[in-house]
Amino acid sequence: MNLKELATKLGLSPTTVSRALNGYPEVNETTRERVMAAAKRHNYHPNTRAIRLATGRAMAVGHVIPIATRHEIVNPVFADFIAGAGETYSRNDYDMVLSVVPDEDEDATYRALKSKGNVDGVIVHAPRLNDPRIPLLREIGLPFVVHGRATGTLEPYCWLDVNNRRAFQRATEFLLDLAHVRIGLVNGLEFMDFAIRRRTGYVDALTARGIATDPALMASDEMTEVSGYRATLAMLALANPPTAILASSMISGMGVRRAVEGAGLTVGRDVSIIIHDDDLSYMKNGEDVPIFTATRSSVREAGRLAAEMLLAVIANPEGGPQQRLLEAELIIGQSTGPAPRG
Amino acid sequence: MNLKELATKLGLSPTTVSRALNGYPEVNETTRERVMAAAKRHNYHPNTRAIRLATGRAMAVGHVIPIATRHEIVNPVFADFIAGAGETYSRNDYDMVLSVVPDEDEDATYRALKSKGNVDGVIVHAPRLNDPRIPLLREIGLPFVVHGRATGTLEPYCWLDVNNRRAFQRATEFLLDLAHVRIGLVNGLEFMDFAIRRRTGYVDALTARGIATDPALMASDEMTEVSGYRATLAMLALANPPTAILASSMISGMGVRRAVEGAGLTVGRDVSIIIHDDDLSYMKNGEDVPIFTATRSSVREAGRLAAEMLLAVIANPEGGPQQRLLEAELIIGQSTGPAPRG
DNA sequence: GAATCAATTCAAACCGCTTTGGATATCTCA
DNA sequence: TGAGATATCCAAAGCGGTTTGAATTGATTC
Repeated sequence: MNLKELATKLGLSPTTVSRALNGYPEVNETTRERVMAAAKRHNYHPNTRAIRLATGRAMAVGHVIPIATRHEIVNPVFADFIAGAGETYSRNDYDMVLSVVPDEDEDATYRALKSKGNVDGVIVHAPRLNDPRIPLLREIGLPFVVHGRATGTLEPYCWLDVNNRRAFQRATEFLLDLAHVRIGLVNGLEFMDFAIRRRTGYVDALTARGIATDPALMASDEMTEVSGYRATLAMLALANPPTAILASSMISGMGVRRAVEGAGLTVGRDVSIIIHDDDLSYMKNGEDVPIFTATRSSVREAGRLAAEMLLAVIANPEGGPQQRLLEAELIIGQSTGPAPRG
Repeated sequence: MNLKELATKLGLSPTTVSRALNGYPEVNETTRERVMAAAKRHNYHPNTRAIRLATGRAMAVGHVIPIATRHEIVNPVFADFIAGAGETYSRNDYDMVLSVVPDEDEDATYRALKSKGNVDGVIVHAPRLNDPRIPLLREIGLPFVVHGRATGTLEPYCWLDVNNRRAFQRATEFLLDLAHVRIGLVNGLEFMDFAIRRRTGYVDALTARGIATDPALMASDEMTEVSGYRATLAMLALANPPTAILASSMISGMGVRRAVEGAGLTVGRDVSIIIHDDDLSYMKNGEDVPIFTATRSSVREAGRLAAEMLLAVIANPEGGPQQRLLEAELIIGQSTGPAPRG
């Protein structure tokens, strides 16, 4: 059942039927009702492919996911972000198209997405220092919103980010207030922008209290359980081990905990742990009482909001770049306590 | 730059240019080369929207992800499957479209996907007992491949699954061989097909050795860290606690481990643990030496293969339903050992 | 040399919708 | 009463490709 058939059945022209269904004013209300009823009765759904060609809009948003070299992005955080963004798209009748491509094809993928007209815009994931995707997308004229920011990029662009610096600064201050002095940082890869900012927050807080940073207490690696485990093992083996550790994610935090407990120490008493909690839907930080003290910010909500921002930009490309900084909340769980007396 | 412009520039008809680019035989090789060169030079990419309308194919595959009520699916395993499937799509110039919709809209989403022509086929995720999506998709005539199987569904359909029953049967036998008798099962939700099969494998292995199953040793819940933790706590509190536990995933296995260690017991000595390892790219079960003894099967590879199967079905819908059963390997890690002497 | 055939190329229809530019009928108000 | 509005509807021209059916050319066959 297509438009022409429906029109014939109604004794109307395709023009009128199309207008009736799309809510244009130049159609008699009686006629419109008749058309609507017939459309429902015959289960008519306009063909998306035809609409797209006719309107010149893709009604779709792209997410490009590089693989192979750096698989950081295929992670649980990403999944939740996607789910959040997807909710927004569904509500607005947009499609979400995911492109999983080898690292080296990333540029070509963006260009193809634009020139073949598959999408109206894209979300940029996991921005790095001086991320090359931002100038690229600007150059080819594909609307985009960055989830995060790219330190080093000067020209303005659309982004939505969590205040990672401030979150880790507050977490560090919280530990300092509990009299911790030796505080370790188990960070993500520090070419990722969020990791850079978290480190800055951590360093700033220490410096403000006149505490020198110690390279031996600052690890940086992918946010896996194993790497959290190993980084912690190394720190605990120091002559002057930390009494508190900041971990970049729930998962690496679990590795930190395993190392602490494996060393015969007790979390929250011998060693305090604070994690960043993305509030993942399948990996809650406890239920009523949080397991970990954490800086929390829902990445799913971030996905929803970033998608909304992108749709707004697509609808009004001349509106100037939007920006939005979300604050993380500091929630107190069972993994922190006063520093043990030396 | 579109086809017509390119044709004009070449002094050819759109017909010939189209054919030259698409490799049709009825075009002079000299001409073809001229066209190819010009296309490259002018950076011509045919408009996807036009191709889709003209050919009547969507060149896209759908993945419908229900949310809200049951968020089991927004999980790390899903992310890796998607990544694998996405690789296949990219290689074949197909788009992957994800629809994140409220549970109650799932049916409507499939129908709309079909009647609006957004996709050529779909992958069905996380099948349940008597999954209603299978008859629905058959009814509306949308090609599909199920990742997993649906116990209770009689008519044949396309699926790709891991031999979950056999995997858990082997894992249980392995523990029995180590003289364990009290073996706990921390399973996923048992309306999910894979969980049903795993349980069957576990029960079969016990029964074959004449060991009665004990409901107190069989837990079923979402596969989160917390639920693995709690289920284990409960089992360890029994008068006759298990000396070994089978966990349905890496994540719940981490909860199991936390409970075991929290009880002052040693993994691999006091309590053995076997998990199912989906070989997630960001959550490796150790590096050289596996942390957990595990039944392993790469879900990412499953994604690749399921996508290939679906593309084959789309290309040849009359080919009859394909099926494929992957075997999991049993890999020995550091979390198992002989049963402690009672 | 006419008929046949293969190799190339093209004009035009088509995919299913949107949208422009009338056309027609009905009103409105001087 | 008649010109200008207004309301309603439609024919036709896109959108940018693919594909059918036919035309043209040159070579081959008899």
